[in-house]
Amino acid sequence: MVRTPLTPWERERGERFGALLREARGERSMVEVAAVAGVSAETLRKIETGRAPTPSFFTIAALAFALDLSLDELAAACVLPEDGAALSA
Amino acid sequence: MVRTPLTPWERERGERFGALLREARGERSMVEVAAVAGVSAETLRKIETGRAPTPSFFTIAALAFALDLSLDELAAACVLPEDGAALSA
DNA sequence: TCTTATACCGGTATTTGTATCACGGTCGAG
DNA sequence: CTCGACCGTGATACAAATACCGGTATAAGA
Repeated sequence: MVRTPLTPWERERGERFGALLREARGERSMVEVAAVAGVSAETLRKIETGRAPTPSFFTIAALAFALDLSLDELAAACVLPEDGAALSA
Repeated sequence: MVRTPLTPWERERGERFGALLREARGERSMVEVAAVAGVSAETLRKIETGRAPTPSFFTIAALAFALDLSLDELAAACVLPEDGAALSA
């Protein structure tokens, strides 16, 4: 294997990540936010549902901008669970 | 075409992005930083050289963590140039 | 009822990210 | 000079991200 087929943990992280985005979207429609972010609605849906667990940085940056989210907080919210325990001292 | 082959602008943005990372890396070696971030050195190199203009969010998050960078600042530094003028009010 | 809008889902096509392999360059030691 | 170690690089292989298409379900309104 050459690419590390995405561990289950990464997929779970993707789901949590998507949930955060969905929460932040609130009332607004997918099409609305996707258009503002400059991505397709399908892509946004896949990210929100966790079917695209590791989206590109700039895609997320655009979405975060469209949703008025902090990338740092977003990342922290997904890394906190158990990764921090392993990495940090 | 279904995937939008990355516009020249996106590639330039990738180069700027990579340059920022390389600058932030400073004295440290690629292998060092890559190991801390949990990615392969080759991947880091591609990102720094701009050959991977749109890396995954979590890869960047890990690198930013390894380099003590702010994701928000990182994103802002790459979006500022001319994109901000078009998007922001 | 019918239409419209939104969200979800499956499949498909293309491009890209990431990792491994193998090579060349540099530096210090022997 | 040869060896080993480290760094950076190019080529290659595979998995995934993004986008488009069609179809389905639900809810609101005419």
